[in-house]
Amino acid sequence: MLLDVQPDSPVPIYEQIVAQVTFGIASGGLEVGALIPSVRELAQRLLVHPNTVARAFQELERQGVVAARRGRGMEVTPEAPAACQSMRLEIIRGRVREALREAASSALPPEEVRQLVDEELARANGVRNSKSHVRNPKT
Amino acid sequence: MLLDVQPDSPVPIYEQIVAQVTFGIASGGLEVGALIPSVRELAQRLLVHPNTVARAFQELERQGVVAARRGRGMEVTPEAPAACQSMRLEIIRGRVREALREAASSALPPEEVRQLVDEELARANGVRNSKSHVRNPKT
Amino acid sequence: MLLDVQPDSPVPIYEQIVAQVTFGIASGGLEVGALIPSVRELAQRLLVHPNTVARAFQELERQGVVAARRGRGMEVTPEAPAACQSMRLEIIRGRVREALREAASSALPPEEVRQLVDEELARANGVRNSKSHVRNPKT
Amino acid sequence: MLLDVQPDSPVPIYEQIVAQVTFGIASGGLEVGALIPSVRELAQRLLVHPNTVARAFQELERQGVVAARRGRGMEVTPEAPAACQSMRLEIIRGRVREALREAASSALPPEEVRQLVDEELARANGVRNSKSHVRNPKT
DNA sequence: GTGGTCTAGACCACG
DNA sequence: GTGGTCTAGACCACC
Repeated sequence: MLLDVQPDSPVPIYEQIVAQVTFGIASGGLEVGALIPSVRELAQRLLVHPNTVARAFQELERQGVVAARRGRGMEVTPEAPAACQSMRLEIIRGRVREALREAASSALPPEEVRQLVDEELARANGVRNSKSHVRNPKT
Repeated sequence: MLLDVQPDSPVPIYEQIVAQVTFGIASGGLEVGALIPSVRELAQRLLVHPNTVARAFQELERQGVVAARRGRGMEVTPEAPAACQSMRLEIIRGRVREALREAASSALPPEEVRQLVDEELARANGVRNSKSHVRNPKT
Repeated sequence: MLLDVQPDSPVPIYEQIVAQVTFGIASGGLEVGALIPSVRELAQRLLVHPNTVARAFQELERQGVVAARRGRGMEVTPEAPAACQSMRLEIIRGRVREALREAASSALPPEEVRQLVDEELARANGVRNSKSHVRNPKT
Repeated sequence: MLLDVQPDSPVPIYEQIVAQVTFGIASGGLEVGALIPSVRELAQRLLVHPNTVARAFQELERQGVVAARRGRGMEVTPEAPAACQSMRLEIIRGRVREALREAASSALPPEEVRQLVDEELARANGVRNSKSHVRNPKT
């Protein structure tokens, strides 16, 4: 987890970090009571400034999914997994909806949208599973 | 066309306008030689600052899909439709791919991603066509 | 309003700014729809770094009492006055309670606490009204 | 004595401990020549890190109200009671003044400040004495 | 002009 | 070691 941030995305890096940590908790990679990686460690790993990570952590703390343990680090709260799972769904649903809303406004025929989405879905699974039945491996 | 800009999207408004005009040309809503709406008219319609529209037009002119006709306005160029159709595909593909990339990084099971995408796809079509075969009309 | 921040207080400066703006809205000094002073202006007036003011504004926006108007500034929302008035009460109540909790834990006789509070209350009013019936003008 | 530290107060814990010990000496709970609790005992009782207690003791020693007695512990000095009594007054006066200063800057009408202070004063006495003449037991 | 984000690096409180 | 706050100054998007 937490391997990639896209520095040139319009989505702010600190929001990407919030999402990644949320995903990590939702998927069980980060368990209740466990300390999440420290600000400095994560900053080094993601090649961003510690302040940016700290800002993400503050947001996570505000949401109540992690809590600062003074001098030790940030701990996953008991309420976090449930909250993060629903947040994960809503984050992804929001992104997908946004993309499809734009597709709809483009007057591209629904069948073509559908085909394009299927291609990308297969591509994503192909990338994830390293399988080879990707329908449209180009681009 | 050109009915919606999302002021709170992380995507800059001027890019949204560029995309909307591109879509309008791609779909045939704006024909070759037609004058596109003036900066101030469009600004008024979209409730954005004229400078923002002007910047979008500047970008469109740079891409060669519209050209200034002195004293008359901005005109769709002959090369525009073909260019816009492929741009439309690539814009939408890019957005969809980006959304699915995030879904993949979330460790949400592929089946759930698939289901969520299907729901949103149905929703988008439902919204567009005002039909009622949306699977999950809530949320 | 907004004249003083105490840089050496244990209360962070950005929280002091949040409180000051909240007070300004609660007292009617900042009306609904009005633009609050800009980040840069306030930073200059308070002799703090613009980032610190920006952080306070972000917090205020998160609380929903101001909203960013792109390119123009931050505007007081319609819900703000009611919210700020109750927040003002709670902020002050919290501070007073905290001080009195410490007084109670000190085993100082209640009558002496009462007297001390009365002195300071008179002093505060004296300072505010520039009247002269302050009971204990020294210290 | 020494029963409460507020870990989430903006006031550092070690300062709270200094104040608590000062109060203990001022109130006679800790007599001249008495050994104050050891660092590790106090740390355990207050659920804070021993280093934090040690730092508080260091500060108390610097102020001359306790002195290390080799092999035995920290002892209350003869000068301590008088000093602590005046420090106690000044600590509390400072806290109260600070709270009322903020109240004044909030433009909350003085009558309301007065009422709020009275409520909290009654509440504090009620809590301390477990009596029931608290005017506003809620909140 | 506005706010938003980011990097950079300082200092502090706490464990 | 940890997180929290602050200053400093850059760049960006938008009006």
